[in-house]
Amino acid sequence: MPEIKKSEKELSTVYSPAQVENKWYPIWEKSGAYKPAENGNDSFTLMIPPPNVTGILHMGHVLNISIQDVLVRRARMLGKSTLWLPGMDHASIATEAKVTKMLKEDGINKREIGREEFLNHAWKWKEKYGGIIFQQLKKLGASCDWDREKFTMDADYSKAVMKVFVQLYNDGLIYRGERIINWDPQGQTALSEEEVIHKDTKGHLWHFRYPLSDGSAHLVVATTRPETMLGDTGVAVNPKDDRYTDLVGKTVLLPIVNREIPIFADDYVDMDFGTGCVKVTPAHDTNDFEMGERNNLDIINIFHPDASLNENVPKDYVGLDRFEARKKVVEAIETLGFLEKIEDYEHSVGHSERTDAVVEPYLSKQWFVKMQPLAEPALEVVKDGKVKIYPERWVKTYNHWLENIKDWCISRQLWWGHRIPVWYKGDKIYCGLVEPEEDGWVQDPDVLDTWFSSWLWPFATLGWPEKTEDLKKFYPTQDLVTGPDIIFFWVARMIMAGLYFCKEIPFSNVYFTGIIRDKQGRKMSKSLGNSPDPLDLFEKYGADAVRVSILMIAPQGLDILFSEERLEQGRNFMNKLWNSARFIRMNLDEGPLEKLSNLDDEKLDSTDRWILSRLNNVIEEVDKAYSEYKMNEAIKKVYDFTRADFCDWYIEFAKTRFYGDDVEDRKTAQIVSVHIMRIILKLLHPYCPFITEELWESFKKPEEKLLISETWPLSDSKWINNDVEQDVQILMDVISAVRNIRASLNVSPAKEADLSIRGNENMCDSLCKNENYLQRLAKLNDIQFGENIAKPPQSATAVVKGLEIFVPLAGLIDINKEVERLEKQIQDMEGRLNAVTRKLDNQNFVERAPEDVITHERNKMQNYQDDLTKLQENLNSLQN
RNA sequence: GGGCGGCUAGCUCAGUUGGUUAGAGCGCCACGUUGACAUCGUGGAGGUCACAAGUUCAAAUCUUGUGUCGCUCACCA
Repeated sequence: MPEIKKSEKELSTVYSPAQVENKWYPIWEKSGAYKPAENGNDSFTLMIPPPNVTGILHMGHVLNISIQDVLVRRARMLGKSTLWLPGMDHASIATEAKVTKMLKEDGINKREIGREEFLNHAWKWKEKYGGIIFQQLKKLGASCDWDREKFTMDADYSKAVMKVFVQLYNDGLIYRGERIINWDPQGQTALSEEEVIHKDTKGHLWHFRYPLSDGSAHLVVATTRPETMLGDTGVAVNPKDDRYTDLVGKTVLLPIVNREIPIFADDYVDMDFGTGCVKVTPAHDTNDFEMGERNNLDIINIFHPDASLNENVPKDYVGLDRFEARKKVVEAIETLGFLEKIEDYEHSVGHSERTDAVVEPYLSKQWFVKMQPLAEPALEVVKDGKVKIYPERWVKTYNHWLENIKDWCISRQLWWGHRIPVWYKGDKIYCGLVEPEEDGWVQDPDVLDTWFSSWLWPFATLGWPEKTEDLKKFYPTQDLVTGPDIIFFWVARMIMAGLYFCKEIPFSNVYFTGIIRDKQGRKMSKSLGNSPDPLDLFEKYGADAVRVSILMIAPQGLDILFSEERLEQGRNFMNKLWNSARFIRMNLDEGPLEKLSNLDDEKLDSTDRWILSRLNNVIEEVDKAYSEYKMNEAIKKVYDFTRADFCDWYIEFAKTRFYGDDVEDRKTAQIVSVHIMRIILKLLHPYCPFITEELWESFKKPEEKLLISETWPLSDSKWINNDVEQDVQILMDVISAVRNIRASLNVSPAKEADLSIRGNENMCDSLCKNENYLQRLAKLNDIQFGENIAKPPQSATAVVKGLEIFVPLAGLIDINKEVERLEKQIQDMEGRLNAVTRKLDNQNFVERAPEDVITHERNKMQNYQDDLTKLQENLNSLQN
């Protein structure tokens, strides 16, 4: 136990986190605590969801990382060989956009300087600005093993990516195909389905007349994107549509372009929508492309990669941006007299996840991963519970995606990333880890989707495909903590990759956090400016307080409405913790303190037994909460225990002993206080590592070192004692009742009063033993106990669990007020009694409810009845 | 259109397998500087658990339906 020197006894009255929080991080790091223990029993591995190299810390990270740090720190304390591996991904599109923009500002054009030169700039940028977020994570206290930090473009990691591509290619799971893909005209690259965000958008439905080539009539088509008509190569109708059977096989003369295009029949067309005629643009719509293939239509691409019009449209339109072209087409159609009508129309429009540009369906040659064979095993492992998902409802989403999976477009027309390991020579294709030796081979210019590297994260970070020690020891990992927004992008794909390349699940538990929103429920975003800078918050409240607050308000997997005031709860709690520790320390005698386990059991009084019983219950509850990934519940339990049980009651009880003359008893109170404090610090350490480590200094034994490396407390059932808990509960209830009387009768808390307690012998005995606590906490003078105590004249009364308590307040008591008080209590009691009586009067209840429930209700009724009688007697005596 | 989720105190949310007249934090009211803490303490007020029907001896909790807000998936031009 700690050895106290008088000079060291004082801690400041208000906790100021700044100093403490800067102090401990390097000490922990130097101590080697972040490294997995060589001889830990089990291993516990957690891979950080790699933030973007361009990323800076936001509130979402704070939640995410805090949860991970809690799990990691606890695992470490449980004695596991714990690895939390940090790293980041290269974020192809975002980084390339950023670097391109930076170069542009310096008057440098990316195309002009060429690939190699551009990459030089990009790497320089990465070295300079990349990974700022890691410095920020350290401020938050994240206890990652920084020596193992990974970047998806590290040499060894890149090797893994290449190896995976080649293997999948050789296994026939990667192919090149010409398809309609999602094109981001701003980033000028293809995207996967998942990178397209559909937004409901108010637009129009334009109805155009297309005249038949023979001039006999016209038909009407509708479109939300008029500019695409320049690429129309057909008009489709449903084969069963009687209205148009005559027209099938004829042609229309496409306005503006004056191209003759066929009218054909295809089942895809919905007869009931619009006019039942569909203009078909095979190069710019997925469905149109499919119809085009079925019906042998021409395919005319009308866009440049930047979505301006190319040479395949009439001269006046070449070079126009698609939205300008839209206007111009509508005008022209109107001028030609072919505009039937314009309707307001709300439909969903795809936007690029990264650049927010409206995505263009675009025909091009890209590389794809065949997903079906990978999806099936991934479905299995979740179905049979090998991989558990918390909260469970996400399983449905996961399954739905995998059951309807589409092939994954993985090529990106960018430079920053892993270049596709494929070379072409004429018609020949070569895919391999090394460049072909003969001359004339040209490498594919494209790079791979960033997710094509991060889906390997759980094992490529450990050195795969080499059979490293780390890989053996730490794969498969245990937990994954991330947001549900990347369930498809990342989580599902990691499961596929883990199973395919390592033949093992990558992790056993997936914990999805909620999304942090602002007070009004809006997502936090830079453009709204509603996202506070976490570093400011750390400075203002302390990182510990931010962690604690956010974890307390974060229900499992539900969104969190964040506002700064909510951090006060955490800050106040940290201050409370600080002061309770300070107080205990202040009251320790000089010299070493005995261990609780060495203490003679006899010396413990009922409040000691009570707090020890509560403590061990709490440890158990906390462990249970962890096992269900209810981190908010775990902290809540410790919070309540610390504040209510320990500070409000135990310490208050202990004061009588700290200041009393009984040296032995004082020692006992000190020993128990310190014991409880030490365990509180341990239980809290994962949530608020800095302050607990700082306070640990004061409470650790000489042979102990850092709290971060301490052991997790075990609940010991020998301390759990329901009788003691009940006894002390009555004591507390009596104290509360007296306080209530004083408060409602406006009796100054400073004024001492007497107390008489009438009740059965057992209860009186137990209270009598705790007389000193009653006296002190309820501010009482003389106390009388007994079965036959008479009610003193002019006393206020209350009934507590069958006990009658009388506070004689001659001269102080306002009869009217006391009558009011009692009447209220009587009313309350009558309400209870009524409810119970109704239940017991119900024949069906008595016949059908389980025995113990009925007994329970009968006891309740009896107690209520007794209490009510007493209250009424007291009221009567007052009124006479 | 499909799927999922929220709806409980003025606000933000807890509430295990149905079984005390439903809890916390913040806010509010009253009192208080009682030898840790005013980032505090004590006491108090405040709820038809969105609505409706059903199952049950018993429903905030289970079922169905409705409303509402949000998320997500979806090729109807």
